[in-house]
Amino acid sequence: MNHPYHLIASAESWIEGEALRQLEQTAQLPGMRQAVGLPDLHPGNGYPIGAAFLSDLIYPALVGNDIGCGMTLWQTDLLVRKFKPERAAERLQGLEDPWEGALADWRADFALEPTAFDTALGTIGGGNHFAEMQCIESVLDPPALLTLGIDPDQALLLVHSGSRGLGEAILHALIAAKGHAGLDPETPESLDYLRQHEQALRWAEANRALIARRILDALNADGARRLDVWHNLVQPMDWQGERLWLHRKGAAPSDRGALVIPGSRGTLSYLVKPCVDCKQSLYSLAHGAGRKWKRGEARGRLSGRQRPEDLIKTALGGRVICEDKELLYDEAPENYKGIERVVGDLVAAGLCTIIAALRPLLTYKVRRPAHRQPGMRKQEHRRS
DNA sequence: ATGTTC
Repeated sequence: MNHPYHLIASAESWIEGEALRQLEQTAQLPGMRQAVGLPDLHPGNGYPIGAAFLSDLIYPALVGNDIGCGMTLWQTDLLVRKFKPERAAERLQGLEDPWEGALADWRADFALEPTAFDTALGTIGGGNHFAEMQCIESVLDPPALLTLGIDPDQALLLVHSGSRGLGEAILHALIAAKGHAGLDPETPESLDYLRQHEQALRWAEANRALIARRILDALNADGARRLDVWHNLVQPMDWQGERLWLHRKGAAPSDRGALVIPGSRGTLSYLVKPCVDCKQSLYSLAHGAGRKWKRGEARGRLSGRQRPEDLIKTALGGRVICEDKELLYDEAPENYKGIERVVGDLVAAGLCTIIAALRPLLTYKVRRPAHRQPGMRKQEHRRS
């Protein structure tokens, strides 16, 4: 049988063949009704990233290990004209260590049960996760910005992170028991997964909020959350009289208000307003620029031209904190497709409009590799 | 993506 799938991308958007194969393959899984690739579509670990899937069954492996991963945007009280990236960088220390505040209160605010992973609450993690201080570059929709409560004179804080070890443990246990098979939504194992998934969503949201809180505290600043969206999750959806399951795999929701579609740390990001009727994209938007190069490729491609010292400053003048060399290369702007094309494709498809463009001032990745203790330098001379 | 890689 052939299940329908389609791609939302203009002819100018380059989509890797492997990503299209994964989209087509995933669309053929039992119970799949529809599959949509967004313009940031790229290959993932068996399933494509930057896609949404509507199904009769629940596919935990499709949601992936980082259940609840997403983006939050905070308005700070720091005036952009007074913000000094170098001074702020000096103040951002120890963000990889367990938070020393009142964890029980924080859990209560987000209705979280204690988990074995709570020492990681308030930590950014690795991969493409980051926290970034930004300013508003240009405003295309002033009323929408005003409605969101964003003052263009004040710096913004964008955080991308997820459920860290918790989501990973939930998926790992599920796969050990059930493999990659789709689950009948009515079964006990489905209900158990959905209960844990719900916890992971809230944990991830709490994590982003705590990351923002820790950064604001370090900068002696205050702030207020303006939005928080998940881009990895599964949720029930009423679809033409049926109850189906919408999986978002690196796909932002179009039905939860305004959101940020981040570029790379060397480009602008876009604050967008989803259009009302996004049925064609399964109520989803791109979640970022999308990788152009696989993880691990960048060092070989870039190290001849760019030294680590070059990579801590970006083309737009932003400062980068990333003391893990591999990650510094792997997340360099060259790894990503052009964000203007991705957002342009969404606008052209009638899925969103642009509220404002955001410019990176300071991007925080990691202070030092968590797996390498001070004094251990065994990987220092490893090639490629 | 991941208290990461025996």
